[in-house]
Amino acid sequence: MAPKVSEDYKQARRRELLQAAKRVFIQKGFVHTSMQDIMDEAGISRGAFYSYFDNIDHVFMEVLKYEDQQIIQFLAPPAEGSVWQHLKRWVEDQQGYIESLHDTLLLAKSEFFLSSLYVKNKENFPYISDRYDETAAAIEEAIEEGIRRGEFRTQLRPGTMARFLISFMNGLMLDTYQLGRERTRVEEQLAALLFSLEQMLSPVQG
Amino acid sequence: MAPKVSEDYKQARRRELLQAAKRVFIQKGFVHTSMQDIMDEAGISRGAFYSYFDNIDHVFMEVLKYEDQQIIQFLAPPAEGSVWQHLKRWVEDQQGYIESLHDTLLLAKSEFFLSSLYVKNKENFPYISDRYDETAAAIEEAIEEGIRRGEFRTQLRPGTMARFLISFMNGLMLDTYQLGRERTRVEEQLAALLFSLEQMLSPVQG
DNA sequence: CTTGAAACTATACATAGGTGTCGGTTATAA
DNA sequence: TTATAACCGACACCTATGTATAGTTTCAAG
Repeated sequence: MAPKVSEDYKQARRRELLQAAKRVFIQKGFVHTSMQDIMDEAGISRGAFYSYFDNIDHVFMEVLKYEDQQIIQFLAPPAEGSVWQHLKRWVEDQQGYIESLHDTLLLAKSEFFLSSLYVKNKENFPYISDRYDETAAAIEEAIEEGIRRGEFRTQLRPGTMARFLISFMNGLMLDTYQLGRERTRVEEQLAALLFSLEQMLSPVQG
Repeated sequence: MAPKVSEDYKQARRRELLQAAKRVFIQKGFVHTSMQDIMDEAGISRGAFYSYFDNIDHVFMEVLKYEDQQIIQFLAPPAEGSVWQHLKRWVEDQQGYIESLHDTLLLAKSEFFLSSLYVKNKENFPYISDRYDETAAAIEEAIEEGIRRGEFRTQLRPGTMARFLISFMNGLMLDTYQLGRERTRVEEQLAALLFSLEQMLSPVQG
């Protein structure tokens, strides 16, 4: 006879499972999450779950892919307004994001990509390097657009500034995750970042 | 009868064990290192090893303490020379350090302090927050010394700039550990950092 | 409505790896 | 010589993985 369920159903179920997995990863991180934890959260049996995913690395990578689908390119190319205002706004928005890091996959991602298994098998996991390059390229593109419009007068290469910004944000997020926003003084640091960017870009309409 | 060995011997043995542990942690990180791995590296039996250390968290914390003893405060208060030259030199030195991250405890430390067990028991592990505060204070002190000498004309609070520097360096180190120095463009980023610091501090003798 | 196959449950299993302890052995300082 | 600290390695225990099995539910084609 015909298959029991439609392809759509399978897809939907799979998505449910990934959502459950995501909840667990957010709460427990990667290292301390077991397959059983995810099965319990999803309310599914061992056998059924293993028919969807091979192992926990597989589950996690699928969660990341699923997550990426949802993320809109808010860092995307600048709209019609001022590029500087756009960047400034983005930096200011980061503050709210950083204050809710415990509700994100930050911990799980950091653990996963630090694990030596990953670092020693970079080739098999192009995800993170691709992600880094894409993010850098997006920021770089925004800066170049500003230059094209005559809005910025830059002292450094756009790609350098983009990566500088990424390094800073990554460091700030991890430190703040571990130590809390009071100790790292998030707001002040972001203000310092804006100051730096302003010096680097010399925006005409500061 | 009297104890079999001298106190000195015990201390020395303990140090040997910590050195072996350190080698393993450097090579395998924290998550993928087991007690057995360390015992094998040290060439000691389970029982003997457990008479020195209670569990792997204990071993790791002791490694960190041992490591701290060795580290001299090279970021220490500025000598008699120019504070700006001192800071500049320090940043330049970081490049070499960053290129050999795989021979350090960076991975192990990151893994250890990320593990949710740690994050959810901050109180029990004052190490990392103390370390952060101390480092920030050291940089802050250097900057303030520059101000006192009339060498710097700062736009931002010294504590903010210190933490800004730490965030950036932490982010750069982790990204570079994972992606390699070509991809993150370490040299250029450090140049950008120097540019930023120069704008922030306005050193009189650039 | 029947029915057959897919999806699922619950549980058992073999494997693997790690933990911390314990009784016995070795080596040395008194 | 001898008591005792330092050491050894087997052991019992636990947790997790991935597979396998038998039996049950569900759904859609016929």
